[in-house]
Amino acid sequence: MLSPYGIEIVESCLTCKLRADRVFCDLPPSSLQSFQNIKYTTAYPEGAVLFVEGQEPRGIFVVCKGSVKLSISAANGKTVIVKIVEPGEVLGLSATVSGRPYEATAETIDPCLVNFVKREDFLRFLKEDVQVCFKVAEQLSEKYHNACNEVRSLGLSHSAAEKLARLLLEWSSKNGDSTKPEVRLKLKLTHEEIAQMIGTSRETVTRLFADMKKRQIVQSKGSTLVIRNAAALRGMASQN
Amino acid sequence: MLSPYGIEIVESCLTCKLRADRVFCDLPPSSLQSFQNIKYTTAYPEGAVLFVEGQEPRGIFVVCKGSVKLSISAANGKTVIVKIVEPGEVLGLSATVSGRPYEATAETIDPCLVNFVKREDFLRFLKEDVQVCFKVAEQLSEKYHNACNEVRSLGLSHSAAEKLARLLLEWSSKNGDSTKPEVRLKLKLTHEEIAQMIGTSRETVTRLFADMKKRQIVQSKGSTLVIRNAAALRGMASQN
DNA sequence: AGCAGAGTGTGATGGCGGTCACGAATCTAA
DNA sequence: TTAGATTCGTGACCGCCATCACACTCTGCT
Repeated sequence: MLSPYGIEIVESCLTCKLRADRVFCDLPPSSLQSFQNIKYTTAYPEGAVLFVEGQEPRGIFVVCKGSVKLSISAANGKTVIVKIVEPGEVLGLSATVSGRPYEATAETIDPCLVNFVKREDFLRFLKEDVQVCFKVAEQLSEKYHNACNEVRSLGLSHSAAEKLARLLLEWSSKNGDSTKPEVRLKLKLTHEEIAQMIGTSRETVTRLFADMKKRQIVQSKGSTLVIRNAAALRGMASQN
Repeated sequence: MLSPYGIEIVESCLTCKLRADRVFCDLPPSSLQSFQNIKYTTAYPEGAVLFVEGQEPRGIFVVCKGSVKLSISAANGKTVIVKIVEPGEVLGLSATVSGRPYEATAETIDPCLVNFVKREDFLRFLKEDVQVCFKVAEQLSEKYHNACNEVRSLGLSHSAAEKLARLLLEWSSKNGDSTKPEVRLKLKLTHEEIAQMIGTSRETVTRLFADMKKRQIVQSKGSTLVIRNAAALRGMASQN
């Protein structure tokens, strides 16, 4: 079955091939069945907004496929991208648990498959099962951890170059091919968005990339970025 | 009974007069009794380090009395103060739940009374009681919320002035005397530490204070700061 | 093909704030 | 009281990067 946006819809969490080690998906069958009963599966196109910073929490969103941009913005229009959420992660968890407004805005950056659970259903689900509740606590810890990294990156660095280097290293470590000396990255974000991730301006990002190309540290073909000299990047990232 | 550092030790959580609405203390008597059995109460002097960023998680610390400085630091020696923790809050929760190293360093800034619970005991305690587990999830949400605010403050502002104004407003709103036009604050932190909270240099903080005094926005007597013109502060904080 | 519209490259300019350097003031300990 | 250590106040300098302005390149679209 094909959804409107060319994604294959997964009917049941119990038989889902995507599961693997996704944090929220490896529950015992009985819990998974309860989850199955309260979730709504939806497909979204690129650019869809799941929720907006400041909204009352409607519930949680589990990303099954695709990636979602989480951003925080200020009165003056400036925006910080907090995280790019990958499949298996949960969105709106903290807001849903605590009842506070959503902390950030979630927008899909490619076609996505998402499971939604209404707040009341989710809270009931939590309180019925310690195991689930503990999983949630773990996920929240994870989120806190990420936020701390964000604080570190924003607060402890100086040159924008440093932050960009760090970001590239993070991305390349996620793409796991540490066997090869050269890592290839598909850049899904524009310079503008990268700038928002590291708290600088678009022009600076462009200039930094130009500089790195000149110094043979990276190299780009279309939207693919090749890291030729990871050591140099680490040098830029670590200090000064 | 007096502890080494002049703090009255509270023997039992069940009869503790400090409890009130402290998040972690208002459990049903049965849970509180279990907690009572696994906690160790300790008094610390000013400047004691409860744990250090990067350490394996030994367990959680509940602050009963006094305040604790939570900071994150970088290789280059720079430090960001993430939060000043007040009584009733829990430290090391995220690390203890997830098993990751502590995110930050915790250091007392005055004599403190602290309950410690070993990781294994705490995890058992959690898994025995959904209610407790849910409370922990709430606390973690709270922490995540704070971290997000930190990100907002570090990432979305430009002038250091803006950040300082925001910090002062936050402090004055915590000191609650919103009835009076003038708010008095006891500054427990040095300029250096304030600088670390807003991600700037000590000299800048000093200069900003000097400027604010000149403009009649604040006024200081010893370690007491009087806010004479909160409106102007809000103006500085909001935009620009 | 050809035209938006988004995204990218690059120069010029100016200001914020980091850093250094030192002296004044306040606190702490014998 | 005096010595020493923190903390605070302030000037001088200068580098990073935000901002503005505009040209160029690459999409997709009809």
